[in-house]
Amino acid sequence: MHRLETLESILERLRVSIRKNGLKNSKQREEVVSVLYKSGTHLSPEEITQSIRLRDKNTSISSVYRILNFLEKERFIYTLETNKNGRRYEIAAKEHHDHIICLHCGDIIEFVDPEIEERQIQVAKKFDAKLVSHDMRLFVVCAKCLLANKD
Amino acid sequence: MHRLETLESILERLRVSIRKNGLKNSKQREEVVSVLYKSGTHLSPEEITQSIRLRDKNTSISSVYRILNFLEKERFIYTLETNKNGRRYEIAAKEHHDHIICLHCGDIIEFVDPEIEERQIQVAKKFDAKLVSHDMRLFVVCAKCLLANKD
DNA sequence: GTATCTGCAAATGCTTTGCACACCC
DNA sequence: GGGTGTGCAAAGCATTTGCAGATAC
Repeated sequence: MHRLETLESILERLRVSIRKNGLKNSKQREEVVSVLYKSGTHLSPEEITQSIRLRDKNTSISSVYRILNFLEKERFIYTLETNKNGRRYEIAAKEHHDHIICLHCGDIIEFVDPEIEERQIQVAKKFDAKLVSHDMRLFVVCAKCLLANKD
Repeated sequence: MHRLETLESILERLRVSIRKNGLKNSKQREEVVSVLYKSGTHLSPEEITQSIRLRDKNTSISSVYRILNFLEKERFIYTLETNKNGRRYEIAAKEHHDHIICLHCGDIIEFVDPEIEERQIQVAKKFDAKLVSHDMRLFVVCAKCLLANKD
């Protein structure tokens, strides 16, 4: 999936954002961003923690949760609420997209439909509301599962 | 909000559905449906339990959870995952709609956009997937909150 | 009568928080 | 050096589950 920005550029913005909030940097914060950037997919807090632990044994899931909350607030990452089993996170430096989730195998496909994007803006306008963000998930049985379950 | 069906008709379908699954009816199951139907809005398991308790002191939230899972599986109700604080449920016997959620006051507005509905079908088709359902939430600052916070 | 449903309490699973030590500026 | 971050363990909260008694068919 196409990235809008290099990892180094994101980390630079992260450092600025941390300073601006009167906070201090840490290896773990950069690691979380780095893991999400490199994976390019939707990871759970557990998976992120495991991934960081490959290099740094002493990484706690509680810090990962704290960092994820900070990164989301600062819009470095997006939250995806899957159907069950909690949230997943992905790097924000991807082009905007929505998700198709297979109810059968759990696979996640990304897509964008410009027409839908435009209509969403119109809908918000109709209610005199300011559109901040949206979340659209299509629940499907994917092509692979349809083929595998022809009975 | 316009109902597609009377409460009595839904309860009749519920009884059929229970029989078809080899299960037994219960006062609580009908109560949950009834509360959701009459409220017409999106209630939390806690709120549903409280509402039933007004008439029947001995109603447990665990039964409400069990009943909600059954009702959702049988498509008598829909689940709405709010941003925080768990899920909310609404009766399915309303015309299909999506949700606008105000990030400021939490208000929920319902809407349908036929063009978006159509595009969703096309998107699923493009990926050779069978569209089962969808969930779209527009996160906004609503008109009321925009007015109240002009600063 | 017997299988299912309920209420209660305990368990679960994801997420948050309190605390003491570590680390950044 | 002082404040913020981290790891750990414990707490929180929504949801699920095990069990014994209640209820529907």
